[in-house]
Amino acid sequence: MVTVSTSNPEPRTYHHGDLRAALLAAGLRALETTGVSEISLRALAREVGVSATAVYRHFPDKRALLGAMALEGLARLGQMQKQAAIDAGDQAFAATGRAYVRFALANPSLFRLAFTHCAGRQDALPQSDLAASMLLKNAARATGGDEVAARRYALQAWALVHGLAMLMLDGQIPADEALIDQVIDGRTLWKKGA
Amino acid sequence: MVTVSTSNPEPRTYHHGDLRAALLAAGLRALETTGVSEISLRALAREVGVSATAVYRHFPDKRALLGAMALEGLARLGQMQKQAAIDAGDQAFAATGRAYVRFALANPSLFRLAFTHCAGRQDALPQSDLAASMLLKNAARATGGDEVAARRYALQAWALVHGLAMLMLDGQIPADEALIDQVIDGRTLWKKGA
DNA sequence: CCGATATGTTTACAGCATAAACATCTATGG
DNA sequence: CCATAGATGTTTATGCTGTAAACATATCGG
Repeated sequence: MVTVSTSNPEPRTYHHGDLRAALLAAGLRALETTGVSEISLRALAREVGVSATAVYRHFPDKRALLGAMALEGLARLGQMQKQAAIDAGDQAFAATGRAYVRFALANPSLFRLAFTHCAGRQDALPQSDLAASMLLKNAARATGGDEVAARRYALQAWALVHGLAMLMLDGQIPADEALIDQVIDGRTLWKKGA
Repeated sequence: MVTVSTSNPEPRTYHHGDLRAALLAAGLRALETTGVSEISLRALAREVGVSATAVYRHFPDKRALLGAMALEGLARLGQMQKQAAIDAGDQAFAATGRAYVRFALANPSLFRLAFTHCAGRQDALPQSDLAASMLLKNAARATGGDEVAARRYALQAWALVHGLAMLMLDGQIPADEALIDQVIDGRTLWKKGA
């Protein structure tokens, strides 16, 4: 019941088995039902069945644990986009955008955490799995190889889907599939000067 | 030195003068140098020179105070956009977008708070001052009156600047004026299918 | 002028992050 | 095979937090 089931190779040595992974899993599970601000180290420790301060043997402080969770969130987002691109084939660019927003709507707290706690970090996450690279790669394909144009194109696309996701998460606009299409498929933006 | 100097008409009746306004001002001032998560009711009360629980005579709980601060943030953002539109003249649409991002960069915590704590509320903020309406109005002008097109255009523009602002605030991309222009002025997006 | 009401205070409590000292398990080298 | 060092977990303690309850006082309406 308290099984960990994470990717770490060591099965169950030491005292707990793999407390670090268990805490991470508990944290990610908690994020499915609450906001990041109600995440409590003590509660996670309680859930995993360990004393409150055991956490500090694996993470220097709360920020560190949240950071690890954020990294996992980023990885999952990248995975979603990659899969969406594969499934979509020729419409890959739009598909990754849609996947981006869908992931945000499906994992609101994790999505927010991922971007709040992953500023300027490059630790242990393959560059190619990042949302930005994902978009850039597809943008390059769409723009036919022009480096500068591709970069701008990717940036605009990223800002667009990120903004859409955020506005929906914050309840500023309805989190509605039709609206996503309207924004991602619409061709009107910047057709002429404004 | 502890003067309040807010818009409320009553100058200094009652015990404190206008504790509510003072707390709000202290909160907004605190947001200039720290994140919303380090805002503490007790600290604000201390700064204003009042007991910790006095806050509860004016706000039912912490959320309520943060909500009031958020509303003020939204109002200031709207004001910035309005001014930018006036100053820019014909380039009004792009100018409001730029003002949006600049406001976010200048007031990161307030900007974030405004959007996090203002879900589905319409209390006491003139609709016309909201960012969304601002954009919609200018979009309508730019698209020549087509209601549906204008709405989509506005939504895309909003998502774009909001996403750009967020990505910069979160350190995902450099908060750099040239990048803002690149995203707002660039005409490449959706010129052809993708 | 008096009583009601708005405002502010004192006291209290539970929960939080985290530090320090202590205990125990495991792995490794003699 | 065993001692010992390091990794892991626990106990205890501190000072912060939000907020509830009871109390005090200042202001205003009658």
